[in-house]
Amino acid sequence: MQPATLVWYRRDLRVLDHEALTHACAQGTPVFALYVDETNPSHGRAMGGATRWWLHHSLDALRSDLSKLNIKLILKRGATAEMVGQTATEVGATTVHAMAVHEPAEAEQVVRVEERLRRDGRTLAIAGGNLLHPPGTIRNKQGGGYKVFTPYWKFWRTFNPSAPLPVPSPVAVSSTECASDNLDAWHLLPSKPDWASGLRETWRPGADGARDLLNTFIQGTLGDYQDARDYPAETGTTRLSAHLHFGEISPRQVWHAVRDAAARETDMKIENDSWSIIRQLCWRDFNHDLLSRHPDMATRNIDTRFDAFPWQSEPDALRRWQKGETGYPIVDAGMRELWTTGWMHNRVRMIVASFLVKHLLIHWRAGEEWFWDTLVDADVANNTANWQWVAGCGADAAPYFRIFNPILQGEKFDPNGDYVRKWVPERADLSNKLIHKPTPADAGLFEENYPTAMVEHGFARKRALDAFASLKR
DNA sequence: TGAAATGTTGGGGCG
DNA sequence: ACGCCCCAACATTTC
Repeated sequence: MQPATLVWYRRDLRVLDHEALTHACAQGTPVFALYVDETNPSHGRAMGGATRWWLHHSLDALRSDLSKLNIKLILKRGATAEMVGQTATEVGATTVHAMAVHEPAEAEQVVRVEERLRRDGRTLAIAGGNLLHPPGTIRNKQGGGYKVFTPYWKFWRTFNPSAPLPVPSPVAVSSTECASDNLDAWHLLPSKPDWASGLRETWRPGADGARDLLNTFIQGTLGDYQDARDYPAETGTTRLSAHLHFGEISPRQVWHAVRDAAARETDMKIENDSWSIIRQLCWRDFNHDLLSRHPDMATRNIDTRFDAFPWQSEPDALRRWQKGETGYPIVDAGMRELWTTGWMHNRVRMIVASFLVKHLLIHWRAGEEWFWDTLVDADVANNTANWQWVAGCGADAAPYFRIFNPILQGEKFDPNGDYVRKWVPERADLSNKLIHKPTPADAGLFEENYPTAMVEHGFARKRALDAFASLKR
């Protein structure tokens, strides 16, 4: 058999700036690419519905990009280690190249894959990854991990990432055939019912979609980032989160594109805006660093004092939150944006999360699980770190008494009510003065087809503070 | 990457 | 002219 090289794809669905692919292409042999879908993984967590939808289209895009390099993308469903081992044998690869994925479950998986390959005398070569500074590389003076974001960020930003890798050249065509599953047969897309129309209208998964978003951001939005990022009615953010999660674009590509754009301007405002957006890349690294030091943080409070918190189990209240029927317009707008598009603006994520945890006293895990299923950018490290941050039990958490007032937040960050009008159309005719106010029980001037507030803010605030006080005793 | 309660200040109305 | 009160407006503290 003609020798070949295999690239095992996971969360790095791109061909540009891809260490493993570059190394594989440098071998001078034909290259195969492999993606393994393990529906019920023995390690880690099954993907949610929105990320499965994204994955389908991302794999489709990757297949197209790889074919231009004469590389076939092989799809296999089954136990990961076995599938990687089998495929390496089928294509005749002595070395399998892969990118690092910095999650505890993936690390366990890699050990299994290595063992399986070693059995056949093959090796696994891990390079690169999906972060700028992986867990363990940003350490304080005592050599330990940072617990607080700001000092982590100050140290993090002193390092400049190396330049993105050059564009790979096409490889030799292979004479070997290797069987692949049919992507459609994986049924990653929803059918009965097809709830993905809003996702199709909003996103273009794949590296091309990512590149277009990045270019649009740099050409238009970057110079306004610090002012616009908090206003959910505007496209003030990059909207790259899902593309980054799946590795369709590398954080290194983003870092350099943003810094290059700032370097072309003399304006200090652009300089500050560029660091402000790069800071968001730092959050990804920080969250993954946290996950590496708290491998069970997806399910356990980092601050164990919160293990005694009197969470309420209220399935009906949870359902109203999920459906966007809480009666608080900014909360409902966010939850509906999430359900329709698979994404929610960051400012609104904080508001809806605070509402679930503090106004309804429902465990952050219930919210995290809903996000996991509905977000196209659902990511273990980012999702759980941010939920714990809001709930107050995280490493560098918001103090529990910091309770968002959903009315004030709406008035402050959606002053013209545009965001609410878009996602809660039954309120569209209300004035700017009234649009963020929940419907009081006795008011006749409000629309009747919009639910009244599930809980009065002042009452809920006191109740949350009392619950928090009970922890300290 | 808050909000509410409480404290302080200073201008203007008024006797 | 002066003191008193009211109450924004802003600052500080507390949750």
